[in-house]
Amino acid sequence: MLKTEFSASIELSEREVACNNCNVFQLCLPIGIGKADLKLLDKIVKRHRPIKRGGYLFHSGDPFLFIYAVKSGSIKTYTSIGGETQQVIGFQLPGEMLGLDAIDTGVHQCSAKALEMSSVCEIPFHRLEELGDIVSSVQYQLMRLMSKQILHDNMLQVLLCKKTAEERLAAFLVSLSTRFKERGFSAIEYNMSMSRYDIANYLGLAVETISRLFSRFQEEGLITERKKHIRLRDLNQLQIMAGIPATVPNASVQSR
Amino acid sequence: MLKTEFSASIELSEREVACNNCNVFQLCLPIGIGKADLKLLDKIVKRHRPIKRGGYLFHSGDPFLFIYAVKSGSIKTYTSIGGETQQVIGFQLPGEMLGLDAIDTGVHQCSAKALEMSSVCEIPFHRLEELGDIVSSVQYQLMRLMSKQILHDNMLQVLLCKKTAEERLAAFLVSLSTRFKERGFSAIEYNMSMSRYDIANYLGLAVETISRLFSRFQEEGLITERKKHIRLRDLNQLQIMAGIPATVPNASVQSR
DNA sequence: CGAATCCTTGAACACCTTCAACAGGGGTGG
DNA sequence: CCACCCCTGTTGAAGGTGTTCAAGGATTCG
Repeated sequence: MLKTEFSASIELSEREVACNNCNVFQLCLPIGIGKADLKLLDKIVKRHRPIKRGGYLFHSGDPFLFIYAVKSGSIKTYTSIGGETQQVIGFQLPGEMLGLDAIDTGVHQCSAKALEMSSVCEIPFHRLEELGDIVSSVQYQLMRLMSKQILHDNMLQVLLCKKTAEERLAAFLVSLSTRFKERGFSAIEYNMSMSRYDIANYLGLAVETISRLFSRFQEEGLITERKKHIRLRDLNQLQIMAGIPATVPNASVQSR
Repeated sequence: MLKTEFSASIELSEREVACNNCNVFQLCLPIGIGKADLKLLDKIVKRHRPIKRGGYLFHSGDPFLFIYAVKSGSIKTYTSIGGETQQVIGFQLPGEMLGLDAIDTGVHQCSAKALEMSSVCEIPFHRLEELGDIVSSVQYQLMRLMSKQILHDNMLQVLLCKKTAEERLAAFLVSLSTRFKERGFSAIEYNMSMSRYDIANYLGLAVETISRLFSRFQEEGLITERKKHIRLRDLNQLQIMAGIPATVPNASVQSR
């Protein structure tokens, strides 16, 4: 059994691929970690077998053992509140992490469910300490990811406090667009694996409202949709509706 | 004109106190750090001089250099969106940290303003690396704090998505109660340093709605209020209104 | 092929917002 | 020290955005 240093065997053993050959490498945990150290990290990262649509990664209440990174597909996380109703906390695309909210309590506070066939890496949180010298840089990277998460949550707070239904949906579509683009996919055309119910729930609206908005966006020529495939015909207009300052020269925003 | 800088009637000792003598020690960064290591941490932590009501800790756009911990008083953080309007992101009480959302970008994304005379510790983020052996445990502690923050944000998301105005205000009052209790203060009686405007903004409601609710809560005997001092006359009822499962037997939080 | 779930559209309603007017209070300047 | 004024807070009435209720159509999956 040879540890592949090539990117050749992508197709056959997708779930065996090492971090440095992973196609979301530059978005995931190992950024900024040296090659030698990466091999150590590789050793403790476990490649989960693909999860079917509807399958669970973990449930609310489960003990917190792993941090998860999405390799392909998409996941939704949600909490159950008061028995029946649930609240969708977020949607995770390839290169995004799950479970960070459980570090403090040691117990998962959300459930994570696959929206489509997905593959996921499992990183045993407490074995990160075994990494010795690199523990510090991995932890630093983790902190950056968590910081990004907090920032995202703050923007969501603005969205839920200040924006109308129309603005929320526009912002949601643009957010997906941006994230897909970062992952090397098209920014104006993608598959939406989440249902109207999930979107409505996530955005704090009723399903009917979301449905009406999709219809209206389509009438207005902003989008075209067939089945789960969506095309943003006027991304610029959607960005404006979402309240995103047009083509921001993001100049000084950078960390080092 | 010299009168304006007249602020130094605070006991000097208060802002010189070391971490292990701080009265929010058990809520702050140094938990779980050994005594010897604590001295190292103490060395790099700078005790900020007290900030007057309305004073700023940092502004949105400032470079990220420090993490801040509130020692006394209270701070609000907010982002400015589209020029005029702002969004209150949160209120920080003693023992709570600020600036964690800037780790990723290296630039503060919020402004932090004192709601009353407050004192604050300044922790130079990049000098945490100097801590050598303990860097790992400090970083772990930081991750726990950030994890807690993320969890809090998720609960806020539920609040903003699912709760009515009444439930939101009840939850807000109960949240303050809980946090004051954790800090050794009364759970049913405290000073609210934030204005109705800030509360409304934070909860995604109009000021008028908040004002009406306060009046109604008072009519119904749930609270009594005089100036900024509030007394929760029926904490239990408020908790129920907030949707908090009464007297939580937190033992076995099972999944389903 | 049938059942369950998801999605759509219409109409009535509710909660909260907006607009408006006024009361109180704390800080500043005369 | 008092008057003034801005800011905060209160209360009422009208109005709007999104919800709820209802019913029917579309899609998926065993």
